[in-house]
Amino acid sequence: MVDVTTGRNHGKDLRRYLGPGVHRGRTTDAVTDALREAILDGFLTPTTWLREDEIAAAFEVSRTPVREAMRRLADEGLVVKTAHHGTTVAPLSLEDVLALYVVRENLEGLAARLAAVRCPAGLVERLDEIGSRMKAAAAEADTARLSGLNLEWHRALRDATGNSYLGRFLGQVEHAVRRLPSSTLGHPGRADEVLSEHDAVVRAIEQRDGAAAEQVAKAHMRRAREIRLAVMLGE
Amino acid sequence: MVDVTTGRNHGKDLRRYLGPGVHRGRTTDAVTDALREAILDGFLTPTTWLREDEIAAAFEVSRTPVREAMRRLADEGLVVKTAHHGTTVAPLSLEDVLALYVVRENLEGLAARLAAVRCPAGLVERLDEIGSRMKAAAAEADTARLSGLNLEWHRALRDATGNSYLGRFLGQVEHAVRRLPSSTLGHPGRADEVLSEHDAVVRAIEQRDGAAAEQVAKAHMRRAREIRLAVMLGE
DNA sequence: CGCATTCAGTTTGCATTCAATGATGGACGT
DNA sequence: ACGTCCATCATTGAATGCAAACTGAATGCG
Repeated sequence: MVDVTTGRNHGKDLRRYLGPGVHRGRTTDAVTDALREAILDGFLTPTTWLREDEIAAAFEVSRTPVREAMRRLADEGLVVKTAHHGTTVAPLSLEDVLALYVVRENLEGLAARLAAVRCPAGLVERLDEIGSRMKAAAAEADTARLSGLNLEWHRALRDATGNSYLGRFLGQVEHAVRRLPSSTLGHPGRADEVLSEHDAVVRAIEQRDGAAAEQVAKAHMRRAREIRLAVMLGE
Repeated sequence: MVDVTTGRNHGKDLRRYLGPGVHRGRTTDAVTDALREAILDGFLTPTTWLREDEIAAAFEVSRTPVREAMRRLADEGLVVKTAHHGTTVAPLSLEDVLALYVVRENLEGLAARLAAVRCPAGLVERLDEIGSRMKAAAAEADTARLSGLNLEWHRALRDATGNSYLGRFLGQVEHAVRRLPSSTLGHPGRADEVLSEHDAVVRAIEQRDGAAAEQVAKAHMRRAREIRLAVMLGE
């Protein structure tokens, strides 16, 4: 996908990250999302130089929206800009991963607590519904689908908090986590664990027990971090 | 400062937010910081329309850096863009303030805990030093200086966590809090309270007691929220 | 008289052009 | 042979130009 020798990315392949149609008045947003997806997918790696005119050519747009997109991604911490030379995907060190999970544990715990306290109508049903679809995906060992549903579950939870700041921060955390290579859900036995941990969170929410929801959600994240480290350190 | 009748801002006054010199290769950053300061200062209010060419004229730059700056501020949540019509400063509702303090309580608590656990050399001394300067400012009832030192204290604390994600999120929280009208430090008796609450946090850090540091930091934020609400609701 | 419609004006969105700067590779001196 | 200096180039930074889209008001119709 990426020619490491020259550090150049292949335009044709990159193009598919951008939707096929036109992007009336939303070119910059479309380019931002496309680049972000390419990075989160691992298509663009920290070894790749992202040259503005190359990407503009690949997406068949001008440099302006590409420029703005890269600045936004730089603000998000996904890429690093070097003046007058180029932009690369930001590397993610082991320290960064640890720091990320520490923050994530706290924020997800807070989200679970707030969701339990508010417990908006339909929330428990929605989480359970996603959970049953995850169970089906787990039964088929469809890790990709499972991973997508897992994202959906966590998004549903944070949307239920009704706290826009928390939602924004957890969104940024999600972006960072998705950059990590290969989901932890492929780890043997992890899928079932996740299902039961999610269920514990939902049951606590159902009983409006904020403190319990926070505790089990935090435990869920601590366990996720353990698996993540095991995967990253070669198990 | 702002002509509410026309919704237009006075260029000359806005200009001073941008440093006087040249901004070689950093025009966009300079404009972003200038606009952010103008918003945090309350110079640009939610009733003001931010027109790209007006601001560009006021800063004597082209529309391009202004455009990029506004997009960044929109990502930060400070302004709201309406396609093909304009940009306004985002309003901050009472709900937003409550949501903000909920998240802030958690993040500041986490920061205090991490700082206590790591307790890098010189941290306690630095916090105490800022604290004594705050005491001096409080004695002179210099609320503006006190407020600046308060920011410095909280920044020192979060830098000491060594957690880049936490630092980024607390930075965004700080921006949001600074948008609130008039510091709570002007509230009668609040300055002394803040001093003793800060001191309690530092003493817990000094003893490397993470749990205690977290608790007192969270209590500090809960109290800050109370005062904030009292001020906002007309006391 | 009220409502839909259209048309001009304003403002942003993207493309293109121009300028500045850091990097790269070669020549030269030692 | 190696290090330094300088010219050239590649790349980003900022300015300008042009087209699309949203607003608001004026106008025609029911």
